[in-house]
Amino acid sequence: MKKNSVSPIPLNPTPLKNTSSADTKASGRGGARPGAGRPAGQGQYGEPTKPVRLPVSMIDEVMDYVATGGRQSLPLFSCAVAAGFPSPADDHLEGSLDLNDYLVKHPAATFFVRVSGDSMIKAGIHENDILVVDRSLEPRHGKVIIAALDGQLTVKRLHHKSGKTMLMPENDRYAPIVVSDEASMVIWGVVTNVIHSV
Amino acid sequence: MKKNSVSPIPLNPTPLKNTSSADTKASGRGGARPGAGRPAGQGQYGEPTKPVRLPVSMIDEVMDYVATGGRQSLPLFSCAVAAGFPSPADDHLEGSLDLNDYLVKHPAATFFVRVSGDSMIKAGIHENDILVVDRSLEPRHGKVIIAALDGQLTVKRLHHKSGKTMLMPENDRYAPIVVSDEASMVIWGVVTNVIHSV
DNA sequence: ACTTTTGAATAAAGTACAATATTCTAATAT
DNA sequence: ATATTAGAATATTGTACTTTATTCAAAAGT
Repeated sequence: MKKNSVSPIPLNPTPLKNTSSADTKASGRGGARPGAGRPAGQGQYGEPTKPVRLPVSMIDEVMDYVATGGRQSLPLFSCAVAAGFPSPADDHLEGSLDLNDYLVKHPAATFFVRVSGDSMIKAGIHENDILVVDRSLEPRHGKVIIAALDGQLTVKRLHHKSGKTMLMPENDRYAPIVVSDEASMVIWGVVTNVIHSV
Repeated sequence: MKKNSVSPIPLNPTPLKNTSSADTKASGRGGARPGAGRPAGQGQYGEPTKPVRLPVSMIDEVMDYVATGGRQSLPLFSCAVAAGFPSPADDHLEGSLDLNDYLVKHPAATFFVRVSGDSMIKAGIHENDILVVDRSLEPRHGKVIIAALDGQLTVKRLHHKSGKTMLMPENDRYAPIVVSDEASMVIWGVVTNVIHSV
Protein backbone atom coordinates (compact mmCIF):
# COMPACT_ATOMS: atom_id res chain seq x y z
CA MET A 1 0.00 0.00 0.00
CA LYS A 2 1.38 3.37 -1.02
CA LYS A 3 0.71 5.85 1.71
CA ASN A 4 2.26 8.86 0.03
CA SER A 5 4.42 9.52 -2.95
CA VAL A 6 7.03 11.84 -1.61
CA SER A 7 9.54 12.55 -4.31
CA PRO A 8 13.13 12.15 -3.15
CA ILE A 9 13.97 15.74 -4.02
CA PRO A 10 15.54 17.52 -1.09
CA LEU A 11 13.22 20.21 0.22
CA ASN A 12 15.93 22.30 1.78
CA PRO A 13 18.91 20.15 2.57
CA THR A 14 21.42 22.89 3.26
CA PRO A 15 20.37 24.84 6.32
CA LEU A 16 20.23 28.57 5.70
CA LYS A 17 23.16 30.60 6.96
CA ASN A 18 22.65 32.20 10.33
CA THR A 19 20.62 35.37 9.88
CA SER A 20 22.83 38.22 10.92
CA SER A 21 25.39 38.54 13.66
CA ALA A 22 28.71 36.79 13.51
CA ASP A 23 30.25 34.18 15.73
CA THR A 24 27.48 31.68 16.33
CA LYS A 25 29.24 29.64 18.94
CA ALA A 26 27.80 26.15 18.47
CA SER A 27 25.70 26.23 21.56
CA GLY A 28 23.66 23.14 22.28
CA ARG A 29 20.21 23.34 20.95
CA GLY A 30 17.79 20.52 20.78
CA GLY A 31 18.67 17.65 22.99
CA ALA A 32 17.77 14.10 23.72
CA ARG A 33 14.06 13.54 23.39
CA PRO A 34 11.96 10.54 22.72
CA GLY A 35 9.82 10.35 19.64
CA ALA A 36 12.11 12.40 17.48
CA GLY A 37 13.46 11.22 14.19
CA ARG A 38 12.04 10.36 10.84
CA PRO A 39 8.93 8.31 11.29
CA ALA A 40 8.83 4.81 9.89
CA GLY A 41 6.80 4.11 6.81
CA GLN A 42 7.54 7.45 5.21
CA GLY A 43 9.67 6.03 2.45
CA GLN A 44 8.88 5.69 -1.19
CA TYR A 45 6.82 2.61 -0.59
CA GLY A 46 5.44 3.31 2.85
CA GLU A 47 7.03 0.18 4.21
CA PRO A 48 10.48 -1.22 4.91
CA THR A 49 12.64 -2.19 1.98
CA LYS A 50 15.46 -4.63 1.41
CA PRO A 51 18.19 -4.72 -1.23
CA VAL A 52 17.73 -7.49 -3.73
CA ARG A 53 19.93 -8.39 -6.65
CA LEU A 54 18.31 -8.31 -10.06
CA PRO A 55 19.62 -8.82 -13.57
CA VAL A 56 20.39 -5.40 -14.98
CA SER A 57 18.25 -5.91 -18.05
CA MET A 58 15.16 -6.27 -15.92
CA ILE A 59 15.64 -3.53 -13.36
CA ASP A 60 13.66 -0.91 -15.26
CA GLU A 61 10.88 -3.33 -15.94
CA VAL A 62 10.74 -4.46 -12.34
CA MET A 63 10.66 -0.88 -11.11
CA ASP A 64 7.67 -0.30 -13.36
CA TYR A 65 6.10 -3.47 -12.07
CA VAL A 66 6.55 -2.38 -8.48
CA ALA A 67 5.43 1.18 -9.20
CA THR A 68 2.20 -0.04 -10.72
CA GLY A 69 1.47 -2.15 -7.69
CA GLY A 70 2.65 -5.50 -8.89
CA ARG A 71 0.49 -8.20 -10.32
CA GLN A 72 -2.68 -6.99 -11.90
CA SER A 73 -4.91 -9.03 -9.73
CA LEU A 74 -8.30 -7.44 -10.11
CA PRO A 75 -11.56 -8.29 -8.36
CA LEU A 76 -13.86 -10.89 -9.86
CA PHE A 77 -17.59 -10.60 -9.29
CA SER A 78 -20.35 -12.93 -10.24
CA CYS A 79 -23.79 -12.33 -11.66
CA ALA A 80 -25.33 -14.90 -9.35
CA VAL A 81 -28.54 -14.07 -7.56
CA ALA A 82 -27.78 -12.27 -4.34
CA ALA A 83 -28.81 -13.28 -0.86
CA GLY A 84 -32.20 -11.65 -0.98
CA PHE A 85 -31.99 -7.93 -0.40
CA PRO A 86 -30.32 -5.23 -2.44
CA SER A 87 -26.74 -6.00 -1.76
CA PRO A 88 -23.44 -4.25 -1.58
CA ALA A 89 -20.65 -5.26 -3.86
CA ASP A 90 -19.29 -7.82 -1.44
CA ASP A 91 -22.23 -10.15 -2.00
CA HIS A 92 -21.03 -10.71 -5.52
CA LEU A 93 -17.32 -10.88 -4.90
CA GLU A 94 -15.81 -14.17 -5.94
CA GLY A 95 -12.20 -13.29 -5.35
CA SER A 96 -9.52 -11.77 -7.45
CA LEU A 97 -8.07 -12.75 -10.74
CA ASP A 98 -4.89 -12.16 -12.68
CA LEU A 99 -5.48 -12.53 -16.38
CA ASN A 100 -2.11 -14.02 -17.16
CA ASP A 101 -2.48 -16.58 -14.41
CA TYR A 102 -5.98 -17.44 -15.51
CA LEU A 103 -5.40 -17.67 -19.22
CA VAL A 104 -1.77 -18.73 -19.53
CA LYS A 105 -1.10 -22.00 -17.77
CA HIS A 106 2.07 -22.80 -19.72
CA PRO A 107 3.80 -19.52 -20.53
CA ALA A 108 6.55 -21.11 -22.58
CA ALA A 109 4.05 -23.00 -24.72
CA THR A 110 1.39 -20.36 -25.12
CA PHE A 111 0.78 -17.92 -27.94
CA PHE A 112 -2.07 -15.89 -29.35
CA VAL A 113 -3.79 -15.95 -32.72
CA ARG A 114 -5.99 -13.27 -34.18
CA VAL A 115 -8.99 -14.70 -35.95
CA SER A 116 -10.06 -13.86 -39.44
CA GLY A 117 -13.14 -15.42 -40.91
CA ASP A 118 -16.28 -16.72 -39.28
CA SER A 119 -15.98 -20.46 -39.78
CA MET A 120 -16.11 -21.14 -36.05
CA ILE A 121 -18.88 -18.73 -35.14
CA LYS A 122 -20.94 -21.38 -33.35
CA ALA A 123 -18.03 -22.07 -31.03
CA GLY A 124 -18.16 -18.44 -30.00
CA ILE A 125 -15.17 -17.52 -32.17
CA HIS A 126 -15.73 -14.32 -34.11
CA GLU A 127 -13.75 -12.30 -36.61
CA ASN A 128 -10.87 -10.44 -34.95
CA ASP A 129 -11.13 -12.33 -31.70
CA ILE A 130 -7.88 -13.31 -30.09
CA LEU A 131 -7.37 -16.96 -29.29
CA VAL A 132 -5.22 -18.23 -26.46
CA VAL A 133 -3.40 -21.29 -27.76
CA ASP A 134 -1.47 -23.84 -25.75
CA ARG A 135 1.10 -25.90 -27.63
CA SER A 136 1.64 -28.24 -24.74
CA LEU A 137 -1.87 -29.69 -24.72
CA GLU A 138 -2.49 -32.79 -26.73
CA PRO A 139 -4.68 -32.19 -29.79
CA ARG A 140 -7.38 -34.75 -29.04
CA HIS A 141 -10.57 -35.50 -30.89
CA GLY A 142 -13.09 -32.77 -30.22
CA LYS A 143 -10.61 -30.06 -29.29
CA VAL A 144 -10.52 -26.75 -31.09
CA ILE A 145 -7.08 -26.44 -32.63
CA ILE A 146 -4.90 -24.14 -34.68
CA ALA A 147 -3.47 -25.90 -37.73
CA ALA A 148 -1.20 -24.81 -40.53
CA LEU A 149 -2.61 -26.07 -43.79
CA ASP A 150 -1.24 -25.00 -47.16
CA GLY A 151 0.75 -22.27 -45.51
CA GLN A 152 -2.23 -20.80 -43.77
CA LEU A 153 -3.35 -20.93 -40.19
CA THR A 154 -6.87 -22.11 -39.51
CA VAL A 155 -9.03 -22.66 -36.45
CA LYS A 156 -11.15 -25.77 -36.55
CA ARG A 157 -12.43 -28.51 -34.34
CA LEU A 158 -10.35 -31.65 -34.69
CA HIS A 159 -12.17 -34.88 -35.50
CA HIS A 160 -10.75 -38.36 -35.68
CA LYS A 161 -13.32 -40.75 -37.14
CA SER A 162 -12.65 -44.27 -38.34
CA GLY A 163 -9.00 -43.55 -38.98
CA LYS A 164 -9.67 -40.33 -40.85
CA THR A 165 -8.71 -36.89 -39.62
CA MET A 166 -11.06 -34.03 -40.28
CA LEU A 167 -11.13 -30.35 -39.50
CA MET A 168 -14.68 -29.33 -38.66
CA PRO A 169 -15.87 -25.74 -38.99
CA GLU A 170 -18.72 -24.65 -36.75
CA ASN A 171 -20.70 -22.68 -39.27
CA ASP A 172 -23.25 -24.25 -41.60
CA ARG A 173 -21.89 -22.28 -44.53
CA TYR A 174 -18.57 -24.12 -44.40
CA ALA A 175 -17.78 -27.71 -45.21
CA PRO A 176 -15.54 -30.04 -43.20
CA ILE A 177 -11.99 -30.43 -44.42
CA VAL A 178 -10.77 -33.96 -44.82
CA VAL A 179 -7.06 -34.17 -44.13
CA SER A 180 -5.86 -36.67 -46.72
CA ASP A 181 -2.17 -36.16 -46.23
CA GLU A 182 -1.43 -35.73 -42.54
CA ALA A 183 2.06 -34.62 -43.36
CA SER A 184 0.75 -31.47 -45.01
CA MET A 185 -0.98 -30.37 -41.82
CA VAL A 186 0.84 -29.20 -38.75
CA ILE A 187 -1.12 -28.68 -35.58
CA TRP A 188 0.22 -25.66 -33.77
CA GLY A 189 -1.75 -26.02 -30.57
CA VAL A 190 -5.03 -26.33 -28.74
CA VAL A 191 -7.26 -23.30 -28.24
CA THR A 192 -8.09 -22.79 -24.59
CA ASN A 193 -9.81 -19.41 -24.58
CA VAL A 194 -11.35 -16.80 -26.82
CA ILE A 195 -11.01 -13.10 -26.17
CA HIS A 196 -13.77 -11.13 -27.80
CA SER A 197 -14.27 -7.39 -27.94
CA VAL A 198 -17.83 -6.23 -27.51
CA MET B 1 17.98 -14.98 -21.47
CA LYS B 2 18.48 -17.76 -18.96
CA LYS B 3 21.50 -19.78 -19.91
CA ASN B 4 21.38 -22.19 -17.04
CA SER B 5 19.49 -22.51 -13.82
CA VAL B 6 22.19 -23.36 -11.38
CA SER B 7 20.70 -23.53 -7.93
CA PRO B 8 22.68 -21.58 -5.39
CA ILE B 9 23.23 -24.66 -3.24
CA PRO B 10 26.90 -25.16 -2.49
CA LEU B 11 28.16 -28.22 -4.27
CA ASN B 12 31.06 -28.80 -1.97
CA PRO B 13 31.98 -25.53 -0.38
CA THR B 14 34.29 -26.87 2.32
CA PRO B 15 37.32 -28.47 0.73
CA LEU B 16 37.81 -32.01 1.95
CA LYS B 17 40.41 -32.51 4.65
CA ASN B 18 43.82 -33.45 3.39
CA THR B 19 43.75 -37.12 2.61
CA SER B 20 46.33 -38.72 4.87
CA SER B 21 49.76 -37.62 6.00
CA ALA B 22 50.26 -34.69 8.31
CA ASP B 23 52.04 -31.45 7.79
CA THR B 24 51.05 -30.30 4.33
CA LYS B 25 53.43 -27.46 4.10
CA ALA B 26 51.55 -24.95 1.97
CA SER B 27 53.69 -25.41 -1.04
CA GLY B 28 52.80 -23.24 -3.97
CA ARG B 29 50.52 -24.90 -6.37
CA GLY B 30 48.72 -23.13 -9.11
CA GLY B 31 50.01 -19.74 -9.83
CA ALA B 32 49.29 -16.64 -11.76
CA ARG B 33 47.68 -17.43 -15.08
CA PRO B 34 45.46 -15.49 -17.36
CA GLY B 35 41.96 -16.67 -18.13
CA ALA B 36 41.41 -18.27 -14.78
CA GLY B 37 38.46 -17.45 -12.57
CA ARG B 38 34.77 -17.87 -12.71
CA PRO B 39 33.55 -16.91 -16.14
CA ALA B 40 31.13 -14.05 -16.46
CA GLY B 41 27.53 -14.76 -17.24
CA GLN B 42 27.43 -17.95 -15.21
CA GLY B 43 25.17 -16.56 -12.54
CA GLN B 44 21.57 -17.33 -11.88
CA TYR B 45 20.46 -15.00 -14.64
CA GLY B 46 23.32 -15.34 -17.07
CA GLU B 47 24.02 -11.65 -16.91
CA PRO B 48 25.32 -9.09 -14.42
CA THR B 49 23.13 -8.12 -11.53
CA LYS B 50 22.75 -5.08 -9.34
CA PRO B 51 21.29 -4.69 -5.86
CA VAL B 52 18.02 -2.81 -5.86
CA ARG B 53 15.86 -1.90 -2.91
CA LEU B 54 12.33 -3.24 -2.93
CA PRO B 55 9.48 -3.13 -0.43
CA VAL B 56 9.60 -6.34 1.55
CA SER B 57 6.00 -7.23 0.80
CA MET B 58 6.77 -7.45 -2.89
CA ILE B 59 10.08 -9.25 -2.90
CA ASP B 60 8.64 -12.73 -3.29
CA GLU B 61 6.32 -11.57 -6.01
CA VAL B 62 9.08 -9.78 -7.87
CA MET B 63 11.33 -12.82 -7.64
CA ASP B 64 8.56 -14.85 -9.24
CA TYR B 65 8.14 -12.19 -11.84
CA VAL B 66 11.82 -12.23 -12.70
CA ALA B 67 12.02 -16.02 -12.60
CA THR B 68 9.20 -16.33 -15.11
CA GLY B 69 10.95 -13.96 -17.45
CA GLY B 70 9.14 -10.76 -16.66
CA ARG B 71 6.13 -9.53 -18.49
CA GLN B 72 4.16 -12.27 -20.10
CA SER B 73 4.43 -10.84 -23.52
CA LEU B 74 3.64 -13.74 -25.76
CA PRO B 75 3.70 -13.89 -29.55
CA LEU B 76 0.61 -12.97 -31.50
CA PHE B 77 -0.02 -14.61 -34.84
CA SER B 78 -2.70 -13.99 -37.36
CA CYS B 79 -4.79 -16.30 -39.47
CA ALA B 80 -4.40 -14.08 -42.50
CA VAL B 81 -3.59 -15.67 -45.83
CA ALA B 82 0.14 -16.10 -46.13
CA ALA B 83 2.38 -14.76 -48.83
CA GLY B 84 1.84 -17.60 -51.23
CA PHE B 85 3.92 -20.60 -50.37
CA PRO B 86 3.83 -22.83 -47.31
CA SER B 87 5.27 -20.48 -44.79
CA PRO B 88 7.23 -20.58 -41.63
CA ALA B 89 5.78 -19.14 -38.47
CA ASP B 90 7.23 -15.71 -39.12
CA ASP B 91 4.85 -15.06 -41.99
CA HIS B 92 2.01 -14.96 -39.49
CA LEU B 93 3.69 -13.11 -36.68
CA GLU B 94 1.93 -9.88 -35.82
CA GLY B 95 3.98 -9.00 -32.78
CA SER B 96 3.72 -9.78 -29.15
CA LEU B 97 0.99 -9.18 -26.67
CA ASP B 98 0.63 -8.87 -22.94
CA LEU B 99 -2.84 -9.78 -21.83
CA ASN B 100 -3.04 -7.30 -19.01
CA ASP B 101 -1.87 -4.49 -21.25
CA TYR B 102 -4.30 -5.48 -23.94
CA LEU B 103 -7.36 -6.02 -21.80
CA VAL B 104 -6.86 -3.68 -18.87
CA LYS B 105 -6.50 -0.08 -19.95
CA HIS B 106 -7.44 1.40 -16.58
CA PRO B 107 -6.21 -0.95 -13.87
CA ALA B 108 -7.70 1.02 -11.01
CA ALA B 109 -11.12 1.06 -12.66
CA THR B 110 -11.25 -2.44 -14.05
CA PHE B 111 -12.83 -5.57 -12.64
CA PHE B 112 -14.13 -8.89 -13.88
CA VAL B 113 -17.58 -10.43 -13.81
CA ARG B 114 -18.43 -14.06 -14.29
CA VAL B 115 -21.53 -14.52 -16.39
CA SER B 116 -24.50 -16.61 -15.49
CA GLY B 117 -27.39 -16.94 -17.85
CA ASP B 118 -27.61 -16.66 -21.59
CA SER B 119 -29.47 -13.41 -22.10
CA MET B 120 -26.62 -11.90 -24.09
CA ILE B 121 -25.78 -14.89 -26.21
CA LYS B 122 -26.04 -12.96 -29.48
CA ALA B 123 -23.39 -10.54 -28.27
CA GLY B 124 -21.05 -13.48 -27.88
CA ILE B 125 -21.52 -13.62 -24.11
CA HIS B 126 -22.03 -17.15 -22.86
CA GLU B 127 -22.70 -18.76 -19.51
CA ASN B 128 -19.56 -18.75 -17.33
CA ASP B 129 -17.65 -16.35 -19.54
CA ILE B 130 -15.62 -13.72 -17.78
CA LEU B 131 -16.29 -10.12 -18.67
CA VAL B 132 -13.69 -7.38 -18.48
CA VAL B 133 -15.47 -4.30 -17.15
CA ASP B 134 -14.17 -0.76 -17.09
CA ARG B 135 -15.79 1.60 -14.60
CA SER B 136 -14.11 4.64 -16.07
CA LEU B 137 -15.85 4.45 -19.44
CA GLU B 138 -19.05 6.37 -19.85
CA PRO B 139 -22.12 4.12 -20.18
CA ARG B 140 -23.41 5.45 -23.47
CA HIS B 141 -26.35 4.29 -25.53
CA GLY B 142 -25.50 1.04 -27.25
CA LYS B 143 -22.77 -0.05 -24.86
CA VAL B 144 -22.89 -3.38 -23.09
CA ILE B 145 -22.94 -2.63 -19.39
CA ILE B 146 -23.02 -4.28 -16.00
CA ALA B 147 -25.84 -2.96 -13.84
CA ALA B 148 -27.03 -3.73 -10.35
CA LEU B 149 -30.79 -4.08 -10.39
CA ASP B 150 -32.78 -5.35 -7.41
CA GLY B 151 -29.59 -6.47 -5.74
CA GLN B 152 -28.48 -8.50 -8.69
CA LEU B 153 -25.84 -7.90 -11.32
CA THR B 154 -26.94 -8.14 -14.92
CA VAL B 155 -25.27 -7.74 -18.30
CA LYS B 156 -27.34 -5.94 -20.87
CA ARG B 157 -27.01 -3.49 -23.69
CA LEU B 158 -27.92 0.02 -22.58
CA HIS B 159 -30.54 1.86 -24.61
CA HIS B 160 -31.67 5.42 -24.23
CA LYS B 161 -34.74 6.04 -26.36
CA SER B 162 -36.99 9.10 -26.16
CA GLY B 163 -36.03 9.80 -22.59
CA LYS B 164 -36.50 6.22 -21.47
CA THR B 165 -33.72 3.95 -20.32
CA MET B 166 -33.88 0.30 -21.26
CA LEU B 167 -31.71 -2.73 -20.72
CA MET B 168 -31.76 -4.86 -23.84
CA PRO B 169 -30.94 -8.55 -23.76
CA GLU B 170 -29.53 -10.10 -26.91
CA ASN B 171 -31.51 -13.29 -26.92
CA ASP B 172 -34.98 -13.58 -28.41
CA ARG B 173 -36.19 -15.52 -25.40
CA TYR B 174 -35.75 -12.49 -23.13
CA ALA B 175 -37.67 -9.24 -23.04
CA PRO B 176 -36.18 -5.78 -22.69
CA ILE B 177 -36.22 -4.30 -19.21
CA VAL B 178 -37.63 -0.82 -18.91
CA VAL B 179 -35.90 1.06 -16.14
CA SER B 180 -38.72 3.05 -14.61
CA ASP B 181 -36.91 4.26 -11.55
CA GLU B 182 -33.36 5.16 -12.49
CA ALA B 183 -32.43 5.41 -8.84
CA SER B 184 -32.98 1.67 -8.38
CA MET B 185 -30.38 0.87 -11.04
CA VAL B 186 -26.66 1.40 -10.59
CA ILE B 187 -24.40 1.00 -13.56
CA TRP B 188 -21.17 -0.61 -12.47
CA GLY B 189 -19.26 -0.24 -15.69
CA VAL B 190 -18.92 -0.86 -19.41
CA VAL B 191 -17.98 -4.28 -20.73
CA THR B 192 -14.94 -4.11 -22.97
CA ASN B 193 -14.11 -7.76 -23.55
CA VAL B 194 -15.43 -11.25 -23.14
CA ILE B 195 -13.23 -14.16 -22.17
CA HIS B 196 -14.72 -17.44 -23.24
CA SER B 197 -13.44 -20.95 -22.62
CA VAL B 198 -13.78 -23.32 -25.54
C1' DA C 1 51.86 -39.74 -19.99
C1' DC C 2 47.73 -39.44 -17.62
C1' DT C 3 44.85 -38.40 -13.60
C1' DT C 4 43.97 -36.00 -9.41
C1' DT C 5 44.55 -32.41 -6.23
C1' DT C 6 44.86 -27.76 -4.90
C1' DG C 7 45.23 -22.85 -4.72
C1' DA C 8 44.69 -18.66 -7.67
C1' DA C 9 41.55 -15.96 -10.14
C1' DT C 10 37.36 -13.89 -10.65
C1' DA C 11 32.28 -13.33 -10.96
C1' DA C 12 27.98 -13.67 -8.17
C1' DA C 13 25.25 -12.82 -4.18
C1' DG C 14 24.19 -11.07 0.08
C1' DT C 15 24.82 -7.70 3.73
C1' DA C 16 26.71 -3.95 6.41
C1' DC C 17 27.73 0.69 6.22
C1' DA C 18 27.75 5.49 5.07
C1' DA C 19 25.23 9.15 3.28
C1' DT C 20 20.82 11.24 2.84
C1' DA C 21 16.21 12.69 4.02
C1' DT C 22 12.85 13.96 7.23
C1' DT C 23 10.70 15.11 11.51
C1' DC C 24 10.68 16.67 16.20
C1' DT C 25 11.60 19.81 19.92
C1' DA C 26 14.64 22.60 22.92
C1' DA C 27 16.81 26.79 22.65
C1' DT C 28 16.95 31.23 20.93
C1' DA C 29 15.16 35.40 19.00
C1' DT C 30 11.39 38.71 18.41
C1' DA D 1 3.95 34.66 24.37
C1' DT D 2 4.91 33.45 19.80
C1' DA D 3 7.77 32.43 15.93
C1' DT D 4 12.08 30.71 14.17
C1' DT D 5 16.14 27.91 13.99
C1' DA D 6 19.59 24.49 14.83
C1' DG D 7 20.62 20.19 16.06
C1' DA D 8 19.24 15.42 17.56
C1' DA D 9 16.95 11.32 16.30
C1' DT D 10 16.00 7.92 13.16
C1' DA D 11 14.25 5.79 8.84
C1' DT D 12 15.53 5.44 4.02
C1' DT D 13 18.54 4.52 0.20
C1' DG D 14 22.36 3.56 -2.54
C1' DT D 15 26.63 1.26 -2.86
C1' DA D 16 31.08 -0.79 -1.18
C1' DC D 17 32.69 -4.67 0.71
C1' DT D 18 32.75 -9.37 2.29
C1' DT D 19 31.60 -13.93 1.53
C1' DT D 20 30.49 -17.58 -1.55
C1' DA D 21 30.69 -20.15 -5.84
C1' DT D 22 32.96 -21.63 -9.83
C1' DT D 23 36.54 -22.39 -13.19
C1' DC D 24 41.36 -22.80 -14.69
C1' DA D 25 45.69 -24.71 -14.85
C1' DA D 26 50.06 -25.72 -12.26
C1' DA D 27 51.85 -29.14 -9.30
C1' DA D 28 51.77 -33.58 -7.34
C1' DG D 29 50.71 -38.31 -7.55
C1' DT D 30 50.17 -42.79 -10.15
